[in-house]
Amino acid sequence: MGTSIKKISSNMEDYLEAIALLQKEKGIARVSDIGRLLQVKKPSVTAALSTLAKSNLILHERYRIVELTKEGQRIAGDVQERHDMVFKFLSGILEIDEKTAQADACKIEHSISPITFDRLTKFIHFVEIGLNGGSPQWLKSFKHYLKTGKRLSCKMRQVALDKN
Amino acid sequence: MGTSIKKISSNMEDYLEAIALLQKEKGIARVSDIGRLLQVKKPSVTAALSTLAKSNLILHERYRIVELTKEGQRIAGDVQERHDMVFKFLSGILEIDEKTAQADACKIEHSISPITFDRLTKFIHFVEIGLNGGSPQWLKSFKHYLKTGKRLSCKMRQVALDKN
DNA sequence: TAAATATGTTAGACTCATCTAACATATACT
DNA sequence: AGTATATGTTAGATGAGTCTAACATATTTA
Repeated sequence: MGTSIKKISSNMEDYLEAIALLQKEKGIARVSDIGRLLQVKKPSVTAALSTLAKSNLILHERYRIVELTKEGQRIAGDVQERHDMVFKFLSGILEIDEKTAQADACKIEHSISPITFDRLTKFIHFVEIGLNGGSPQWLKSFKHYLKTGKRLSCKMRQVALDKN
Repeated sequence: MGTSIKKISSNMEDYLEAIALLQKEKGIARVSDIGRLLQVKKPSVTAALSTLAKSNLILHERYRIVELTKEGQRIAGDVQERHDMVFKFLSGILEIDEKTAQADACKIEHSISPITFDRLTKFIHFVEIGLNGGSPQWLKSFKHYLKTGKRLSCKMRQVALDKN
């Protein structure tokens, strides 16, 4: 089998993610753009690419643009999915501001197991469906709790939630 | 001020956490025990301790046991709190098995911002209080959804949830 | 097309965290 | 007390990831 199953570091995941993003946004991924995106200098990118190429996750000829292999795409996609799910949870449920949520998601995306990803996905799905297609009552109640520090009693609910 | 505000690495956070745990569990923290706990060899521990001592997070004399400074205690406590909160969320809400939840929490504990910690805390508090002291209906409903893949209609609820 | 500019690479150094092998100190036991 | 065993440290190497300075190639443009 061509696919050696060795674990890849968080940093390398970041590079793959950046490459995928650039390909999607600009069509191609170049060393400088990767560096700009990840806030590292070009030689660091070159070094990383060399590592990724050895692991058959990218294709890269000297002085040329970078391409993801099938396996590279797969990993980049997985990381993206984890990122998006965590971000959705942080911003959509915990009501964390976008910047912070993105920053945290960028780190947490490297730390969650397949099981946790699966459950988080289901949780978000559960919330999104809600009771009748809208966001469920309890979530509204939680968001009110975040704003006021107070739970709503049953009767208060209808009233208070209209402002939201 | 004696307190220099430099950021500490995930690894150093782990060492502080381990030291705090050992102090709590066994009264004292020794190099070997720290190594055993973190799965690293003794010289790695010695090296780490030297770093932590330079940052005034621990007190350590050659060949003696390790003590946390005030600041060291504070950081260790923060990491612990983050760990516990994440673990609670993963195991108590997402129903992830203990081993996986612990493993994930051990990584995520280094990645969440104060804001996220705050919101997660409030979320768990919100859930724990529930509607009437018990766990809220929606959580039971979510857990049922995890088991069966199906949402409960309003009428199904009482029936199905008794088995749980 | 030839020079100017943008982009990419190499070489070499640094930090962090780890290891093994060899050595030093402390503790426990007879 | 003096030796055997636990425990801790030093020295030196390694690997990952980063940097700067200098160089090489490609691309743009006059």
